[in-house]
Amino acid sequence: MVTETLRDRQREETRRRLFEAALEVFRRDGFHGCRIDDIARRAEVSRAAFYFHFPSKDDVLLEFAVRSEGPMAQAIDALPKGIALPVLLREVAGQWTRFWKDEPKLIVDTMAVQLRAEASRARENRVGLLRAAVARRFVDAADQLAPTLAPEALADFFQMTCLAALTRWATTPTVPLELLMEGAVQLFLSGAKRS
Amino acid sequence: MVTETLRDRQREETRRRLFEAALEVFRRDGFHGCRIDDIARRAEVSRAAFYFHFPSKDDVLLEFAVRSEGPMAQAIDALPKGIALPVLLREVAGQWTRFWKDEPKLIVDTMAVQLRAEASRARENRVGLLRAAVARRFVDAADQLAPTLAPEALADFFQMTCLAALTRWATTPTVPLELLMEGAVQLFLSGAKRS
DNA sequence: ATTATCTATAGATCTATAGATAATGC
DNA sequence: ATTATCTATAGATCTATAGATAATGC
Repeated sequence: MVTETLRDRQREETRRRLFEAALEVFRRDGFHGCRIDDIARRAEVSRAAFYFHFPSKDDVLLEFAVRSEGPMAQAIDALPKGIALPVLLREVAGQWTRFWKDEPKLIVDTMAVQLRAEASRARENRVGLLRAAVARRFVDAADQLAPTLAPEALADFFQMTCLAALTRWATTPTVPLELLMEGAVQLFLSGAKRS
Repeated sequence: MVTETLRDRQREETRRRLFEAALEVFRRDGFHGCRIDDIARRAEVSRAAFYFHFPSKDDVLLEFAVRSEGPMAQAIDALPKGIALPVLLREVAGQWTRFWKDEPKLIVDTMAVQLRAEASRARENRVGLLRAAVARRFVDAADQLAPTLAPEALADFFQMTCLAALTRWATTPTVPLELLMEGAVQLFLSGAKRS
């Protein structure tokens, strides 16, 4: 039986306050512009308390990314087996869209941190939740995919195209995110060549 | 007439030494692990001299990226007008491959820095050299492209797919970079759907 | 004499850690 | 009494700047 003590609740409460204070400061001052001190002050704890809960500023963004990945990966895992490729792609693109359309300010920095995190995971043969979930699906749908590259590689290619849509929208939002994402799906399904 | 004084040559020499010392230290200790002091010591100047020449560690990697972009953008600009789409794509992919196949260690950190740089350029309506060159070519080849998205958006999508190939190769080099890049070209030309 | 480059150094910010406090489990 | 959480603080590293040195241009 897991009994949650008062101490546990206090720790989690402080951690949550720090996490949310950090995101608020990132949104306001930008990720690189802000100081740990601003975050700690806003959460009404000492600067050292921040370091008790997070190794660094980067890790806050990384946790933000990981939290976004959980529900996305779950939704993708929950899809019926043997699903058609277009449906799979639209679901993945839709998940990206739903999560990030309300956080344009944090997209680029989070993606930069995640790019590095995924690289250092790879060094120890580990993979992020979402990347793994999408890769599994692509392996599952291998019979619908061109055999030139491994399904896992194609999964990465598709995810990076979604990321292209996201960053383009975040920096120059001339076209709605939904349209860019549909473009990514189309490109993946039939290429970008005029037929 | 531009006369290069002794002072100019000395400054450029110090800057060059710092630049190369920085890259050596990045390769050896990793970009995030190393200290400015290590770089300055290796270049045999004071730490402050580093800051005289570069605003920060990030800017060294950014300059590395910018230097790589110059020749790549030039090569792409030099292609004959009205070139066929497959040739254009292979040339872009080939440029990425040629430059980065000798620098696997710096790929991910450089791309992370460049992602952020491109985002902050966009905020003032500017664009990086390579991104601009590729976008121009795509606009030029608009009649060969699907009309769903703007050619500039498709250019970004293609570049990000190249980046996916690069980072995948840099972290888990099971497949040669050339093959991954050819996969990126194929995907862009005809999609990833089994035909 | 003026200016550009670089050094020495002060001040800011980050990170590690010794110790205080209060919750926990015996 | 022991342990977990947090604070106060020391030490490391970064960043800004005053001043030294040597090249430049008059």
